[in-house]
Amino acid sequence: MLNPSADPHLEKGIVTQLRGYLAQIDLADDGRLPPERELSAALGVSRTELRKALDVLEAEGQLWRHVGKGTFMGSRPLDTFADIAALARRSNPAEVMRARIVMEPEICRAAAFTATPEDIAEMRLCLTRSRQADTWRQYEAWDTRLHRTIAEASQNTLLLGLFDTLNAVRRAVTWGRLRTEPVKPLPDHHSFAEHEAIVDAIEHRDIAAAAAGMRAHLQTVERKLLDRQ
Amino acid sequence: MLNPSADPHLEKGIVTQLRGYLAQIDLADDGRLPPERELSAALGVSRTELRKALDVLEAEGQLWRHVGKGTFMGSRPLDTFADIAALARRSNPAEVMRARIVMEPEICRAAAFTATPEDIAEMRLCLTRSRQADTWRQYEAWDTRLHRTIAEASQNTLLLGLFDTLNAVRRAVTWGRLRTEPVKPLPDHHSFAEHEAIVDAIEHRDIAAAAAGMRAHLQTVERKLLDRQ
DNA sequence: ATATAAACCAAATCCAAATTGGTATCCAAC
DNA sequence: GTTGGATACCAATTTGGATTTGGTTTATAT
Repeated sequence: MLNPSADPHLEKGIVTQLRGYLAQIDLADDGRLPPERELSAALGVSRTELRKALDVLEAEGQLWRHVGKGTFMGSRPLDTFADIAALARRSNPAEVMRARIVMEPEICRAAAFTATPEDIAEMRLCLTRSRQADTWRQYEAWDTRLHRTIAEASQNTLLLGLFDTLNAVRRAVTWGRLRTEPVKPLPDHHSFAEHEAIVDAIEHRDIAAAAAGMRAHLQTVERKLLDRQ
Repeated sequence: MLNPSADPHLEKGIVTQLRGYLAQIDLADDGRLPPERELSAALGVSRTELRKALDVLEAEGQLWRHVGKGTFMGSRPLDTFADIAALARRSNPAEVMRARIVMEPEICRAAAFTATPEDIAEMRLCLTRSRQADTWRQYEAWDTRLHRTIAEASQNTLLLGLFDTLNAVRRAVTWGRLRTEPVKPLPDHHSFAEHEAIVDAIEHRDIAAAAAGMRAHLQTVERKLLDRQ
């Protein structure tokens, strides 16, 4: 066959054949379609030609492929690698505090519903350890763990993931901002009483007090943060 | 030996012996120390007694343990899963709805503070287009854009980023589900009135109504979602 | 020349076996 | 009767090899 125009025609035929096949089969929930080796056999075309047709559909954004995983319908799920770094670059401490005040009280409210005795025991451990901390670094470690334990107690992996993202951005934003006071937290540090009020509210299933306590606590933190600037 | 006071003394001895051993060995980079069975043999004590000593050190927060992983020095690392694919895999539609109900009303409250006339104009555009949608796919596109416009109006890049993350997980989790309805949204679809109430509240700077409206809207969505199961 | 088939590669997945902290049971010692 | 030690077992996790899968190369045939 000397005329090369016949070949594109043939390839387009494979593409439309593949389109019809994909429209007809009801694929799995994850949108995965059969591996190329099976698909080429089912369609009666060679794997090479099938891959050309898949290239077209992939260029159209109708499917995406990944080695070892397979070929999937729909658009490729967002890759979230630069997320935290990008967010931290465009954000600032004030925004982080505002976001915390928006999110954490509601997470705390949900946690007051679902916290288990084990969760509350871990919260109490964090309270004790944060009081005993010898350095600000130790205190902040236990403070962070307390807040995350509360998020865990919500028993919602998605909320916990969002909390982790927020926390990662917070760490990235406040990176290098060393605390100016070398001393350890004083016994009358405002967070101690506020933290205990929150945990008490969670333990007594007082959801309103849990949310209000967390909001008041974070607003105090925000005020101290802005005063220092 | 009749005097039982010797036993507590002996246990404390094991704790100090363990402390010395841990201070002497240079453990791996990850801070992992030998499994209990080896450690008990190395220290010449039974596994039961060793575990008692480890309990003490764990209560002090100097080490942490996890089944199948091992025992590690230092404080428990926060296994953060901020990856969208990982989140979607471990989450489910019910969790996504709960997370939306926790987050979006508060984002909406913040937006009622800061929304500009341009933001509100875009919201109104979304309302109009969603009413005119010919297919569910089109409707969902405008619905999604309305919710994101509200998040944008909060003027907090971090909150917007968290909203985008939540939305990406929602798309990944609900992918392939709810394909059963080929018809387009009916004119009396509940979302139309609810959406308008939210935008009205934002426009009038009625912060409480904005948050309440969004919460009511999402609770309706959640109820419809669960009814269908 | 072009398409096909086959082989190979690296990334990802799968699966059974081994490891590990946690727990229960039985037994000896005092 | 209580305490401590040895053993066995459990569930969560890790490990390592085999398999699967998309991507690439090579040889062959038409």
